[in-house]
Amino acid sequence: MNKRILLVEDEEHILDAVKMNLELEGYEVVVAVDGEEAIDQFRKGRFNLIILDVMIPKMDGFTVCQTIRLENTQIPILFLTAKNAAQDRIQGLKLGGDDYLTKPFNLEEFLLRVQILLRRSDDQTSAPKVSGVYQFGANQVNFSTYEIKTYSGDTKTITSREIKLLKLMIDREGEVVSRDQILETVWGYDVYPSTRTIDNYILAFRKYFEENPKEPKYIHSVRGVGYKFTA
Amino acid sequence: MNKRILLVEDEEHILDAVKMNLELEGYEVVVAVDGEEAIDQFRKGRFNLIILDVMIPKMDGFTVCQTIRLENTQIPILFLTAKNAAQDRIQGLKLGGDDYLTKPFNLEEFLLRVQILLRRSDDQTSAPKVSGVYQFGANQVNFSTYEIKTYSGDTKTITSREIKLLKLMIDREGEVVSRDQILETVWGYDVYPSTRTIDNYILAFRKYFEENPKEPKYIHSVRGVGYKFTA
DNA sequence: ATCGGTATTTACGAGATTTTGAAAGATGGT
DNA sequence: ACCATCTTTCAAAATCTCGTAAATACCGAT
Repeated sequence: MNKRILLVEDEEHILDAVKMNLELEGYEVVVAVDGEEAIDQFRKGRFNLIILDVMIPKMDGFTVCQTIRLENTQIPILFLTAKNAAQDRIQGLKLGGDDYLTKPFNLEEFLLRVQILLRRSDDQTSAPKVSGVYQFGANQVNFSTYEIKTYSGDTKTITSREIKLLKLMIDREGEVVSRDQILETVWGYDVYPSTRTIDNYILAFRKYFEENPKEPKYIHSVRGVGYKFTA
Repeated sequence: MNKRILLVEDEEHILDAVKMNLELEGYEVVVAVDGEEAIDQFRKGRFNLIILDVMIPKMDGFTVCQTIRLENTQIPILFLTAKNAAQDRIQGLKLGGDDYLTKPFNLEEFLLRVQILLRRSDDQTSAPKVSGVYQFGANQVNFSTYEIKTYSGDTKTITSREIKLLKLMIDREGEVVSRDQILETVWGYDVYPSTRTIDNYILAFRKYFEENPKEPKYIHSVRGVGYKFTA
């Protein structure tokens, strides 16, 4: 089920750009160009996030926010504004906004903040079971139950250390993670097992997930540096 | 029940000021002055929010964040930093941060953002799914009378602590509930009974509900983490 | 103070996980 | 082709965690 976003913005070129980028991320976007339309749309559709420009015609963003909050205290609201005055930011947050960005904003940061705000509605709506499952190829990892399903169809519970390392690698998909980083992140600053230990885990992962462990498709070694996961 | 905040900051005067202000707002504040201490405290105490300076000794804030995220994806993390570089902000958000503030920050805005991040932990706690009578297999639990009916047909009244734990596990059906979570929810964050204590409750449950306690069908152990209930 | 029940801790063996060392296999540079 | 270095593999050893039952602590009611 797609995330639905209500985007309220009157400047056309910004509207288009933002809409397009959100849609590229796979969100469903409904737009409104002034405060009154925003309220209408809010009442009509059910949204997971509202992105609200402060300076819009007919009814300013703060008022829109306040109105919405009378009817719904849950839905996250992200403010956009041209000004960078602290007083403005505070005003927005006080009236029930959840986050704030100043135009012109960095696109990547914007999308990240959207994603973060949407995480919340994840937690509420979908069962926790679904939220922690990751798939690649014919393999599957369930981070909340610690179960994996291998390409051969077996189901197996793996240990917490395995889960942690796997998560780190998958989080950093496509990047090389150095052994030192792995040790620091998965084992901690005060524990220094030999690097053999890591190898053993990699070995195990390859047995679980690779049809041909000698020619890994997912878990690659990068000589002299560390390991890299690719889906 | 007070909100607990872990504050990680090495500059003493900022630390003092922030700590005081948070306490004035009624939060319980635990401080750490470097990355290693932060991880230690995170593991020890149970927190509703982590405020994390990026530039701290021994292990930078980003690494701390990543380490924490491997163990807990729920808890909100607010980054503080001196720099205002977008790249830094993005880095923080990518690694699992929830919000970002640049020093020097406006106190009021800071407190508001803290409040917003804490709203989330409110929502979670208040979601009791199971009430009344719950059945699984040939077993039955009556949460209002504290009576259980076992597979063998016996009826038994169990204690309030048992009911609480049972409810937690059943509410989280299919998920692994960590020992820490169990302690926090069933015992409270300021009580630290030994971890054997939990085992004994599990032991009792298995005797009640499992035909063959050695090979549990409902109450599974997940080594190194906790327990999982499946119907 | 004693009793009855509940809650927690202790102690330890069995079993699972993690670490290590050593040897074999790869790799890349010269 | 050779060397030095890094990676893979394996199985033994070290370590850690859990399950269990019995012992102890706690608490309210008599």
